[in-house]
Amino acid sequence: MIYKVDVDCSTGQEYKQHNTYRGSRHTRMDYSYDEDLDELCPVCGDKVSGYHYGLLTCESCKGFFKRTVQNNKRYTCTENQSCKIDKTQRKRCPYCRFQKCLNVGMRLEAVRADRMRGGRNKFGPMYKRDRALKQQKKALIRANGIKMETVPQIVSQAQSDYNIPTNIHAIHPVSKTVPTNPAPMTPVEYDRGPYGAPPLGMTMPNHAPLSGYHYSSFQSRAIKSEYPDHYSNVHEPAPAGPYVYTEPYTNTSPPDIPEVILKLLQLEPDEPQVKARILSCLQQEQNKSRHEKLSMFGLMCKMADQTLFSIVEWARSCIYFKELEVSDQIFCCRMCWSELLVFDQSTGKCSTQKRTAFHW
DNA sequence: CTAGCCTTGAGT
DNA sequence: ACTCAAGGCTAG
Ligand SMILES: [Zn+2]
Ligand SMILES: [Zn+2]
Repeated sequence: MIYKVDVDCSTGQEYKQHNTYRGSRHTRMDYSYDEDLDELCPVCGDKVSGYHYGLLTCESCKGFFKRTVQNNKRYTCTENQSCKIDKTQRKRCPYCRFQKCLNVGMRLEAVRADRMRGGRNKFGPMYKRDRALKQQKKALIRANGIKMETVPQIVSQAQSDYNIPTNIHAIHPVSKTVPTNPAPMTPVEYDRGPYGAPPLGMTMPNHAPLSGYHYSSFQSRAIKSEYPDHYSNVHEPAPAGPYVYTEPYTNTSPPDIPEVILKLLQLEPDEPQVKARILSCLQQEQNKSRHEKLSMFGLMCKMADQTLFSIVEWARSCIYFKELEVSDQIFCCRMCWSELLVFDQSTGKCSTQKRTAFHW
């Protein structure tokens, strides 16, 4: 059997490890994604050991999440359900810890009901894209010479303002004018049919899904649930029709998704293609001017232009987000796994926010 | 219960 | 054959 010698940095002690183990940060060997391991667990801040149930987390939170879901554990918080969770305190309140797990985007569906071991699940491609997105982001930041504090801080940077003056990305000089679009749209779309809850979809405004373990039924059209959702119940007075599983990337998508995006979803074109398509669409939207009511897509275009994210990156993101939502003054969409990109129509500012509730 | 270490196994 | 995320095991 093959072992490799590893060294504990703090003690200097040498010890052997099976060559496939990488739960510890000391063992970066045999793990192709070195960058992953530089990140911190979004739940407790400990070192990440890989993707677990949807995102990069530490080994202990992985285990905690697994135990909780597998055994359908219910915890209660003796405080205000807002306990700080960090490496040293994570044991103190499992309720808040689990809550945080959900909040940052850990997926119940990734815990297998049948307990089958090994293999690969449907999340694989998602992890891959997440890595790509992170790389892009990093590259973009580097290219623009933007210093966003330290990278790991992004998540904890609640409300950091990305109210950028201008040309962060030379893609397009656009009207800084904020679309004074009234039309408060009701989030009706989310209650309809099979598309009620898009995978990696838009988050709802703060008043949406409540707290607690509520986990609105999430029969993703992209990823089959691997676990019956014990955590869902409440409402759901049965959607209009019976749920029909539709393949994620088909043309039967809901009408609200811009055509460009649909095409992107189908084709996964290469970078220049994406760029060209998005650019033309952006220009179209921008030529529409103030009179016409801006479409959701138009809004996103304007918004994208005011953020750090390039149009291309934004388009890629849309593929994740799938759907957008406008509610009252606030326009938000889910960025990466735990950030919200918020667009406030009244002030015209974009900012990132940490997600505050589990929204699906 | 926790969390570190270990085994699995579909996808590549 | 290899990868790596999922489940299992078990001291403490
Ligand atoms: Zn953690
Ligand atoms: Zn608590």
